[in-house]
Amino acid sequence: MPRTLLDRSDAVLALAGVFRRRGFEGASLSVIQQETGMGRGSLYHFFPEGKTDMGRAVLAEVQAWFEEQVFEPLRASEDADSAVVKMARTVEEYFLSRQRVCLFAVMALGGERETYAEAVRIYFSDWVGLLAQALGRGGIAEQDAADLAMDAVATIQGGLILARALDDDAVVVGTVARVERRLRDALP
Amino acid sequence: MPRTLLDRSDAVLALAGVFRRRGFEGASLSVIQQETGMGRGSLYHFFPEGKTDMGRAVLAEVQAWFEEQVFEPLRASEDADSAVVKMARTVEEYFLSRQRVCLFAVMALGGERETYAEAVRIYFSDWVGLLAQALGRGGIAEQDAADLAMDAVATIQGGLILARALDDDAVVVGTVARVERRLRDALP
DNA sequence: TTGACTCTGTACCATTCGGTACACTGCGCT
DNA sequence: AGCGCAGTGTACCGAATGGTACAGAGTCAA
Repeated sequence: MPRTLLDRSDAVLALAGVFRRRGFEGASLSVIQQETGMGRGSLYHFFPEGKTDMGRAVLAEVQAWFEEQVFEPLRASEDADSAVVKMARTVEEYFLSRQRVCLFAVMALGGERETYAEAVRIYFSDWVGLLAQALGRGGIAEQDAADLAMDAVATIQGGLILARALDDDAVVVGTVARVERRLRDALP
Repeated sequence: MPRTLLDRSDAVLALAGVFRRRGFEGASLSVIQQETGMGRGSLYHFFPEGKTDMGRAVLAEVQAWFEEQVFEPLRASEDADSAVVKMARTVEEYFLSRQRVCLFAVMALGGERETYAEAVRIYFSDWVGLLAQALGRGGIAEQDAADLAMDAVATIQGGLILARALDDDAVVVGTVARVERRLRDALP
């Protein structure tokens, strides 16, 4: 009876919300139907391989967002200091508006880890690698830049866990602010 | 026919292993039976409320371990510097020998979050709070100590996620070492 | 107007889920 | 010897799982 209420990219966004709220395994098909308002028909129309496909699509969407909003600016940065500032602002806003959940972390800790292992690996190594390169271009020695970048990403991810555990947005804000300061202080 | 192969605390340890390997929701009762070698009878004998009980018991075991090996030493510490060193060593060894997984983080990100929210909150706020107090006693101003402690725990947790994502124990070792250095450098 | 195509809801499938019931085993106690 | 009870395996339960089949509904081009 109804027609095209959602296109595939709307569906992906809605799914991301469900996965953030309930975790990947906690999001059963009936929960997904209920919370997205989509029936099984639509779901399997857009994601023919079912839940696995939905997971892939959601991770790809997040990866694409980071590629555009975080990774590319990092890649293109001339000035490491302002690149760090921009990354901090972007990332903070992203996670605050997404229930303080990184879906790659969810997948990394969940039961379907192996299915998405490659995507997870790429996301994190891109992030760490590109941040390290930006810091290196800013005049930090290669090994130091790599260490700093790894710690920065780790602290942000851990900050998200703590924010969730303590149910407090301020943990995200504080953590990101201190990561930003730590990186800028290291810059010559 | 057989008798008492495992007592309850062996069962808890075995369950913790399964949950680390497959996540909480990924560990179905049949997987649990298979991987622990215990039948449903034994499982429900030790954990009358079923899976929820198993989750509670496993978290309580981890909490008790940290209480004894990490929190109490932090509480009793006279010398902040050596307290930091000890914490780093203990925590590194713990997570390296446990598939680099913090079960509290798993529960914090999983679908059963609400069931264990209180235990998760207590674990993380204990850890951060006691570390902050130890740093404070070491001569760091209260707010700085709180920030440092929060970042330290966050970085370790994030380091675990990265170690898992990149499938590399060295990430744990490196992250913990740098957290240790960061804390010691802040001490007067 | 017709037909092809995209999207959707519903009914259904086999399998697995978490959980229960219960009979049995063997130890420790008296 | 006999009882009680902690621990165990097995068969079973209804409900929920992920997935399929399929017939409609609406849109568009010809």
